[in-house]
Amino acid sequence: MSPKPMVRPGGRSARVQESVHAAVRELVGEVGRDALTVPMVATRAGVTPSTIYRRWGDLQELLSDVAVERLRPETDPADLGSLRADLDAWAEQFVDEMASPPGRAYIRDALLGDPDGTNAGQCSAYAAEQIDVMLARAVRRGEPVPETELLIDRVVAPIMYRILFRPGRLDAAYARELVTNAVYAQQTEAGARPTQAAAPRRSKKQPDN
Amino acid sequence: MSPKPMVRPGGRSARVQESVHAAVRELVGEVGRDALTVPMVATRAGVTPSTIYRRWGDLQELLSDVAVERLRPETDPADLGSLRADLDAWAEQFVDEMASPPGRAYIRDALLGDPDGTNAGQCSAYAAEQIDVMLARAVRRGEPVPETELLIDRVVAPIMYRILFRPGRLDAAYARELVTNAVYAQQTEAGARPTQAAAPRRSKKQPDN
DNA sequence: CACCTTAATGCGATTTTGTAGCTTCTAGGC
DNA sequence: GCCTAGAAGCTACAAAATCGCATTAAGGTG
Repeated sequence: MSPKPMVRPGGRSARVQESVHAAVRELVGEVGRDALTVPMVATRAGVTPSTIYRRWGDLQELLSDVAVERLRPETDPADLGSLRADLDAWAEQFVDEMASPPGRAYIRDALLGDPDGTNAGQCSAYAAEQIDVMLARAVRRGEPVPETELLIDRVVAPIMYRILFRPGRLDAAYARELVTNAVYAQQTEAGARPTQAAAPRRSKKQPDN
Repeated sequence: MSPKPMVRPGGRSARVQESVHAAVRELVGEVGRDALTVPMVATRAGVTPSTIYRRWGDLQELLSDVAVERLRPETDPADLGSLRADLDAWAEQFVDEMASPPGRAYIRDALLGDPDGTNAGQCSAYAAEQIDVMLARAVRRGEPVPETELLIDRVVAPIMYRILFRPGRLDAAYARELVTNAVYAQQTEAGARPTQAAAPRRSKKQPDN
């Protein structure tokens, strides 16, 4: 089977895409996101507006693409010697980047022009990957580790919720608090989570009491 | 100082607003949200397009207004005799409504055309109000109660995060699990939350490797 | 209650944006 | 080196958004 013919990621298409993305980044900086128009981007990128309309549909989907690209983490989280330290530092940086005005704008854009949720899913996947890296390291060190899902629910979700629904009320101290509670929970709730249909699974450690 | 002359909420303005909102609701049902246009809404509402452009700016902001109106809870959460039961039932209904296709659409619309976050803040306030009603009842019963903030972080935020970033992965059982863990946390972490500046945070990220 | 003031709407002209049909170009396969 | 088909260019057209000015009617004032 030929793995490529479905789409053409190389050659001219790739150049156009890169050119358009670059034009968006430049113009957002120059005239601001609100003043942006498709014809404007097309001119700067050296393509015709039709091309952009055909490939992206509208300005929102284009901005969504660009936003997701900028939300991709550039490096793995730092290794500070313990899970707790890694998570603290990562969460703090996460808040710094995501809660900043440009960060909020990118998140909104990513969600905005995304009919099928692909881009939003990608954002979530980025965070999960970063967390997995830290958890894998902790496992290698022999530390007990919570599940990725728990950290997403307890750390990532509250941060994103505040960014999207409650401007303000968000700082590094809050991020550390979330990490503290999540790690603490992992130590005490280990067997308490299932809940579900009253399944009395006493397999792992019973939190007793 | 005259407290009203800033804006004119009564009379014709009010009629126009209601008429336009009604037109949006009708047309969304008839032709679908994607086919909606400002001129179309204007015609149905019996106003000129200019009026809509002037008052709402664009279709997104109008849809955002309508969406927030529909996301407003219509009744107080049911009183089932205990905080746990109230929260369970409420969270389940919350997931049902918010995770349904129309619910997701309203949430997206509400966030979408909302430059200053006013509408998003309103959505968050609705949830907080509902929770406060249940907590007040529990206090009256003499039950120990968690803080509103804890429930928002532990129950509302994870649900909304999944709706927005991870289509699928969301059902009533998950909602109950969140409530269980939140209530459980409230019983065990009572004094464990502060945390704050206790951590000996070494200077930020170590470049490592 | 008649009279102002002015926010808000209506209306039409103009500009800008979005779409459609067709032609031209070129990446990828033979 | 040729073919094929996906992607971009180009033009004309349709639809939308914007702007200036006239008109209406809230809400306050005497």
